[in-house]
Amino acid sequence: MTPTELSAALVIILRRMQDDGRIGAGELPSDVVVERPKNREHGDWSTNVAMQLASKFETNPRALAALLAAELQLLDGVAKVDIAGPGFLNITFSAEAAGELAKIIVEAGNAFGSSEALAGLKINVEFVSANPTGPIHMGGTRWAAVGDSLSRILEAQGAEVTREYYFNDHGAQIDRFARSLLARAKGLPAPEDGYGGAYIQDIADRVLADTAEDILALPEDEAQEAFRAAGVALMFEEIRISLHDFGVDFDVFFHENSLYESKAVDRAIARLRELGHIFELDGAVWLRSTTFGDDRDRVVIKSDGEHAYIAGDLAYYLDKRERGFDRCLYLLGADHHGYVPRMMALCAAFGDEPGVNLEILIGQMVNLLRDGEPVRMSKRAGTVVTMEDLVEAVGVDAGRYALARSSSNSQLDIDLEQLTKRTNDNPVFYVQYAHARTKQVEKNAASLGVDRSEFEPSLLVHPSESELIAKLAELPRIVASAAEFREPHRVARYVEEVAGAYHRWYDNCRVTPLSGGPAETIHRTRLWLNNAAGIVLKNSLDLLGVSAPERM
RNA sequence: GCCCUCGUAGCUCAGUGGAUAGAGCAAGAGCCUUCUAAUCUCUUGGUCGCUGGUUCGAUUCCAGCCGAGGGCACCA
Repeated sequence: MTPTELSAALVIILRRMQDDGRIGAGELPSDVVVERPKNREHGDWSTNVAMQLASKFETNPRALAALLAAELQLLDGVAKVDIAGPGFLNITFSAEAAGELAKIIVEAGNAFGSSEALAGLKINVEFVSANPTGPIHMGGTRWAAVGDSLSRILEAQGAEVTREYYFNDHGAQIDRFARSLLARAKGLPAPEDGYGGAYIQDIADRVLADTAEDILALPEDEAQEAFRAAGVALMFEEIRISLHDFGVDFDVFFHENSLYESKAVDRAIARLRELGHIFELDGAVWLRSTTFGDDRDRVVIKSDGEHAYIAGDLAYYLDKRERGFDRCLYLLGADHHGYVPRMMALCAAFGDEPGVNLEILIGQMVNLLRDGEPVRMSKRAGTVVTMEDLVEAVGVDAGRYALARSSSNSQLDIDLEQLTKRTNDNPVFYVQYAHARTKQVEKNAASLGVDRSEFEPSLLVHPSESELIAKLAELPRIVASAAEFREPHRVARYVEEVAGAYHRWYDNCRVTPLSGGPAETIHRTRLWLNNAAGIVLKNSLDLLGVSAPERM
């Protein structure tokens, strides 16, 4: 019996009670929340369903709870059902029923925690999407960690996920980048509106070295074009490698320029014109986004004939939908939140449902600290701290974990000093250590002849044992909610709790017999639980893109 | 002025209407002849920014205010 099964059983009981008239008609919830109560005296699992549904069925919570309790008593594995307070149902499993979970997990292996809840859904997750004008800064790095983890979580729910990077290789920013490269190659200072930072010199030098002809001898505009093409390609490659080294591999790098080359932009505008959402004013072409809640209409083609940035967005969104994505997730930094209304408006203008077909997540800023002081200097970029700086300072695992363990709605302060410590104030080591312990125990067990030839879950009665089992049981629910709310940090918080429960269990319950004693049923049974914990830790860390070492 | 996010322990942060608000760190005290002491045990620590509202019940939902950060282009 797992909490998931208990939840399903409650729904069935409610439906049956409705069928034979013990409660009135009315819509039943598809899912009943079953929680682990904070207070151990409140049983193994608890639900507030009676309080939530009582008024709907014109009864009082305790009376409904009593009806449910009588039915729950009859379930296999339920040892005790209490009604507490205003109408909580507190359910206690028998040790045997609870312990069965260890075997379920071991047999499920890396599939434990996954489901097919989102099967058949095609989801496009677009993140990072930093301009190829410099290294990836911390905002992009946060989304690299969180976006990749979110993608893994959605995949674990059965969705077909495409990780996509929108590569902005068109427009004025790129021109500035090209002018900066050219200026630096000539030994001139960076243009007023250009890019500084040592990496500009690196790229400029490499462009010169990689090109056979003498670019600097070309006319100004041709030279700039040569630097643009070669510089963007080099920067692109560098970004791709940084991301790969960070454990993030994109399925699609989508080049903005391709939308113009393929005339997709013109087609998207034509489509909106057919739908009646385009008008002309003052020589410019506008999208009437105010129809869909934007606070002002938006210029799509400027009066000088150039496309505004949103023209690319229109075509890009349409392209995603035409590629068959049911959901298009955009993961943007806080400095882009002002785009949300116009993006939602363009979604609606195409006849789609904002917030469903197009969904935008906003990530707040990340501040790096060292000894409480903000870190501002970066060797290469000069003014911003980059993904590579973070990796160099703390490594990939600690970096990804720190970025993924808190809500992206909150600004985040990361202390580099803390992350480099190999102690408990660095949560990623706490969790990885727990996993390494499960592996070490497994190895010791094998050498002492403890195997999984027996499984007697009724022996798993120590309090730390039932705590651990209950915690392991929550993984499927945690993954489902992390996917539903697009919040990978739920997995990180959860895995820390699992690690804590495992360490406490390890401290109390031995898998291998003391000093050469005989291996008994209890030891063999505990080996199942040990391995189950290892699987849950591993599966959770996988979802975060953090390694699960076998020894540390 | 308008918009978005945030405000919870000394610090970094969990907690999407429930029971006595949690974790780690920091501070203090313990446990290594026994599977990894990067572990574990115990102690200290709170006006959940403020004021109202909604209800059986609000840290959670709503409104206003205060504070922090970020945005408000025919820039990209």
